[in-house]
Amino acid sequence: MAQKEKPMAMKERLLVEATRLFARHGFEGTSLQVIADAVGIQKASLLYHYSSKQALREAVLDGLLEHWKDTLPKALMAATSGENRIDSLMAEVFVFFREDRDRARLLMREILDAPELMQERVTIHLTPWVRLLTDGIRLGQREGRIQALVDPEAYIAALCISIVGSFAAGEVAGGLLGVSESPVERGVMELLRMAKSSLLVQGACAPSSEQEHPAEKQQE
Amino acid sequence: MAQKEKPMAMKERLLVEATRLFARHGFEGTSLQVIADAVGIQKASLLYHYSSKQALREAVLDGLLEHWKDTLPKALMAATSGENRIDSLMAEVFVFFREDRDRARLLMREILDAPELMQERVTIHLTPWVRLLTDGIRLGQREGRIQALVDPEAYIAALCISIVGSFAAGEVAGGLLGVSESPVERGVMELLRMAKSSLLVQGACAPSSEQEHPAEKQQE
DNA sequence: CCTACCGATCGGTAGG
DNA sequence: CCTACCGATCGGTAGG
Repeated sequence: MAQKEKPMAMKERLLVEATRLFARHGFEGTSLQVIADAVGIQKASLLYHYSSKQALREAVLDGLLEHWKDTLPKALMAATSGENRIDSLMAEVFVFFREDRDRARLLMREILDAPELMQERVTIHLTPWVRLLTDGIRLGQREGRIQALVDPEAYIAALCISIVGSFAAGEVAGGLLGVSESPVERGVMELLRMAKSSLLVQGACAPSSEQEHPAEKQQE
Repeated sequence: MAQKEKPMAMKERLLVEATRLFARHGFEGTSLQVIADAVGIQKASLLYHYSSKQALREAVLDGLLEHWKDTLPKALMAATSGENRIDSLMAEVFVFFREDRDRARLLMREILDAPELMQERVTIHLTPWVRLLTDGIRLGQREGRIQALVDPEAYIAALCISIVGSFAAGEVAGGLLGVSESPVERGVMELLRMAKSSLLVQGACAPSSEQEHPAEKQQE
């Protein structure tokens, strides 16, 4: 059966424009009128496609998160070792947000607007995959390839937040980078370097599995 | 001359409540009515103290950024070496945002709402101090104490954004940390570990100043 | 710091 | 997908 083309196109166009506008000006800062104007229909017509502003918001957010349902499993299962899996994760997250920085902006806004709700979503959908990564890190730690002081769950969490934050807000700090052509990407590249450098044991000069006495733990 | 106490108190109370509400619900998501209600006065009375909603917004943001005008110079000048200065910076930023996470939320929202304006502010006020830090990093690199691959400006920028992002959004990823008591702080602590570990040359086994051929540069 | 009030815009509905 | 319309709330003003 041939799908009706124009109606589908209109609903999709509304979703795209809403995503862009919510990301740039926030949910409360974007009226249904300006979304309707952006696609060239009346506000009341928008409400035929999405029955309320809240419904549109959820469709926008779903459209963002849905991407990971396939991508994340594929990327993580393709890689074998813990280090490779983290590389895969970083690569996927990097590509996804670089493709359209509005994704990072929107995600950050949603987290700020409804933290507990977003936490629930993240916990439910991501926990098993994060487990895969942290298991790999712990294995790497036992085998001496990964730094002993790494806190696996916190490492993954901090890394993801930092990447999203850098894409969402990087241009601001980019003012400090001088006249760099792409300050955001340069910031994220440095972030990825930091992530790798602070994960792997690099100065493995001696084959000893031991490294650095854990002297300066401050909270016992 | 004794300052009038009650009027000052009211203007201050409005500023505090506005900061909290703007941080939690955003500028567009917070009406003057709810701010007035929060301090127990009429909306029209609020507009006596701050002549417009925009004026209140600027007062809130100024209150946030003003803090650094004294703190940053003091913290950075007290420390001598580049590494110490970065430690000082991280410590100050950490304490400031941990003291009240709404500060991080507000800052992130302002960056999202008006990136170019915030970039201008940051560039003007922070550039000289960032210069101090990057000079220290470059010196450390020449002397072999700091990793050669570190991009000084990008490192500072990425670090600051990551800390703000972690305090603003950390609880969400904190759902992945299990039943940790303070997920945000744990995430930030890991971030600081990452920052240090990816800055300093740790496995300095040989006194040679050389380290790792810079092989995998991907964008020439 | 209050009462009273303003035009504009908000999200949403009725009916076709 | 449109016209016409709704009550509620928005930021802001007048005047005291």
